[in-house]
Amino acid sequence: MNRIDAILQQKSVRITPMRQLVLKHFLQEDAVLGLNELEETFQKSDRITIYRTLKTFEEKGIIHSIQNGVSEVKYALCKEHCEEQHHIDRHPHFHCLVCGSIECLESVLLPPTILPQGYSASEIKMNIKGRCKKCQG
Amino acid sequence: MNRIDAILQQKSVRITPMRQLVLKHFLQEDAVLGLNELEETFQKSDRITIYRTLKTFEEKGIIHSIQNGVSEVKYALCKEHCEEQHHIDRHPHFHCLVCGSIECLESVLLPPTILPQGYSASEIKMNIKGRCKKCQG
DNA sequence: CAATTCATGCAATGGTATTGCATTGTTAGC
DNA sequence: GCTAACAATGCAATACCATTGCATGAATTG
Ligand SMILES: [Mn+2]
Ligand SMILES: [Mn+2]
Ligand SMILES: [Zn+2]
Ligand SMILES: [Zn+2]
Repeated sequence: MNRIDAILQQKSVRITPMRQLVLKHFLQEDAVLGLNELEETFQKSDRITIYRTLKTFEEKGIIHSIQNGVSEVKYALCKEHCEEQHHIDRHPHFHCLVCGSIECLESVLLPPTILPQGYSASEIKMNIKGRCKKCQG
Repeated sequence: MNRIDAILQQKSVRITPMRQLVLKHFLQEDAVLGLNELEETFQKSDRITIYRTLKTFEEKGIIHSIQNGVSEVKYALCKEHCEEQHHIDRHPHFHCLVCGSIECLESVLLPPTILPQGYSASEIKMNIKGRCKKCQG
């Protein structure tokens, strides 16, 4: 069994052509992708099916969502060991205001945050806007 | 001059009935509010005018936006000294998954984040989901 | 007061997110 | 293998939310 199918199976996601296609693309590109880009890439495929594939992948812990607050929701592969309904993505997301690129800062660990008494967190997301490495100077 | 007008003037926002109304409401409620809620509150007012009031307030450093990724964009008063085009809100936002409330955790300071070499940040936002104080137990 | 700039109201549009439903494909019990 | 149950897909429709255009009215400035 190839890597694509292995991941799908391990995450309890039924193996279908569409899902193989999308997961393969994420693995190959290792990029942050949104519905529109994927629709462009897979022109023959139905937009809604891609949409539901993304939702399923997110739900099952294969990808995680990134909201930049400007355009549509983006997604990237979970590198850590995420499970169904339980993501443990402890890295911030960077949105370059110059070139528009969005990336996972995998190397940066989210610093521990002390919540006020009585609060408990199940998800913490950090979004950073600024200039990326390529757009500096 | 009253407090409302003083703030508007200090932030270089022309004083109008709509703006007085919205700012007064934010000050009174001290809450996180979205366009829909404000439209409900000011039923006689035009939705678009409220919309543009929020955009203006944000631009001028009177309120800051909060994206929970679920519903519409919410807004809250800037407590720190924000200026036009330059917000310095260094606190996370909490979204309770039980009661749905959204609040500014003013007491929590955003921990310093070390970016990878070559990156520079102009805005950092942290969004936390979980159970709020009221919904614990 | 005249010229200009700004705010408002209403209509229209753009874009993204989400659902309904009929059809097709897949799985699992018999 | 056959059939019932279940899941995925494709297409259409809808629901929201965000944003813009334009005509009108109000305020400001010199
Ligand atoms: Mn990421
Ligand atoms: Mn806040
Ligand atoms: Zn860049
Ligand atoms: Zn709560």
